[in-house]
Amino acid sequence: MFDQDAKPRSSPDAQSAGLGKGNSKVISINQQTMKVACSNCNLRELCMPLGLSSVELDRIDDMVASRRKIKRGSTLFRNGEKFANLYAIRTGFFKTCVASEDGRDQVTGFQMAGEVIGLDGIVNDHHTCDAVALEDAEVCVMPFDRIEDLSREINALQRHVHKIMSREIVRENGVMLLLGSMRAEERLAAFLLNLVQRLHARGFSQSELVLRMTREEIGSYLGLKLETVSRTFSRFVEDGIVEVRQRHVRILNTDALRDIVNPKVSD
Amino acid sequence: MFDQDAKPRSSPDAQSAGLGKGNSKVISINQQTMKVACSNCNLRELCMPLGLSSVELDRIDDMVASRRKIKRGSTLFRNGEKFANLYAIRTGFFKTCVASEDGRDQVTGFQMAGEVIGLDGIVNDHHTCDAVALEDAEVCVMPFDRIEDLSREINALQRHVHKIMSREIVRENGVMLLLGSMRAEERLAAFLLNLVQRLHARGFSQSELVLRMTREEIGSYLGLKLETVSRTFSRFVEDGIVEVRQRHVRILNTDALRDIVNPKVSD
DNA sequence: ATTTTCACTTGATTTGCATCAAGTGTTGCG
DNA sequence: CGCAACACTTGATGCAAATCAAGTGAAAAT
Repeated sequence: MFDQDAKPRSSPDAQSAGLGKGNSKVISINQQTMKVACSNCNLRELCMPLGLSSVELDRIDDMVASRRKIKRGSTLFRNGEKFANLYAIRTGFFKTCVASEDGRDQVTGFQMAGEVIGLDGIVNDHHTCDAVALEDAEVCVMPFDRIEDLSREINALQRHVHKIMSREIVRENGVMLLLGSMRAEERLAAFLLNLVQRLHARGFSQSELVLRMTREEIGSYLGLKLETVSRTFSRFVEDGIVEVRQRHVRILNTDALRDIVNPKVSD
Repeated sequence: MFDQDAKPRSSPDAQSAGLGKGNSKVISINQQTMKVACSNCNLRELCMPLGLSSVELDRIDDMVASRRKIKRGSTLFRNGEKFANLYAIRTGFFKTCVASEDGRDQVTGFQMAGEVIGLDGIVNDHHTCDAVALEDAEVCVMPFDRIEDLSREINALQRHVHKIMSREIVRENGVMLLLGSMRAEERLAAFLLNLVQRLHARGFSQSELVLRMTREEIGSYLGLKLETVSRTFSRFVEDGIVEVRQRHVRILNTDALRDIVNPKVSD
């Protein structure tokens, strides 16, 4: 029963694409002919144009210099590379990871359509992490000086850029809480809830998702070894909280996951 | 031998104040009479004015609406409070911490003179963490809409605000690496090196520091229990890497700390 | 079709840190 | 001064997750 249901409801692989609902038009149009423009992008409710008036929306169309396709497994940018652009993800799924000198590395985040990556590069004019596509992807390339120019003129854009950066800071605060004080079950539950919530905001199911990353990558993000991730999944399955078939996950009991993340004290 | 040397080289408690060197003038002047202005602030090489020309410097003087003193143990802002200002720390030492619903909390950072706090509040117009003074402190209150107004006019300020936010993102990436993949010794070594490096940038010793936080707060930041922090300090002392007397720490072997953080593989 | 590779699962064992517990040193207060 | 509160240290014990190891299943390569 997984086979027909595990897929998101729009197109076969739509979870990785822009939006789950209302994007049939976009998919049917040849992407080459589509204008590189925020104003007719179906991600505008999630991405850079958020909160802009239609007049402003027209003005930021030339913020996107170009589009770029990234093959699964290759990098959008790498630690040490010169910083020049922010990237808005149109389709696909990325991970960002930092490495210590002795070769350990740590996944610092997973990013999906409508999210912006590259913010790490601003401070030193060089990127300090790698962004790797976990599946074939396409991004909008936004030269940062163009963003700065435009956000001086469009207050709503300026505010939005600030919010995007602040959101990333707050997200990382949450990950620090997770890494610093949660046990394996709590971490994985929080991870699943977060993923499914973000997918839901993009029109996908609240209860089903396809993991785009390996157990090892999940483990790296959560500060766990892949075996622990696997075992924790198995325990959730045993307890009837989720169904797992490879990377297809169906959440059977969202409240149970919530209770795991925020254990109720009964005294 | 600790008693006379453990103190920073300028004034008795200067580590908590603005800068270690060259601030005798500031301390001797009655603070009430001092103009609230970045242009004559001795922290301008570290704080908001960084990278501004003298003309620009004059223009941002009214970015600071006021100063505010915070007593040790009280909060500058709290989770849930309306966001309105960023704060530049003039003197003193802060921690920021987030709490989960069930009451666990996690120190997300320690901030010292010249650093800016409050960035977490931008995204939702409410703060999502607490900022607590670890000793009597004074901050410059900078209304965020004033920052936005000014940074539309002064490119260097706009750039600087972006850099401050990006720096925080990169810092948190580093903490995630620490929490996700390092052992207790590595975490504490990295913590000490980071603290002493930031203090050094403010004119203090490269090898001596006074901890402004408890073992428990260090532990929370590093994802360890206070007993583990204490034991790890003891091990460093045994190994002759540091001297510790309560909150006074002298680093005897910086390279050893570096080696602990980045263990050399010998194969 | 067969082999190789990779992702994942599961079991046995080890270990680093947490927890529980008892104590010392320091600071502040009536 | 003596007492209480707090921060810290140190020891004994327990446990969650890491490590080591073997095997399964799916996908890619030959």
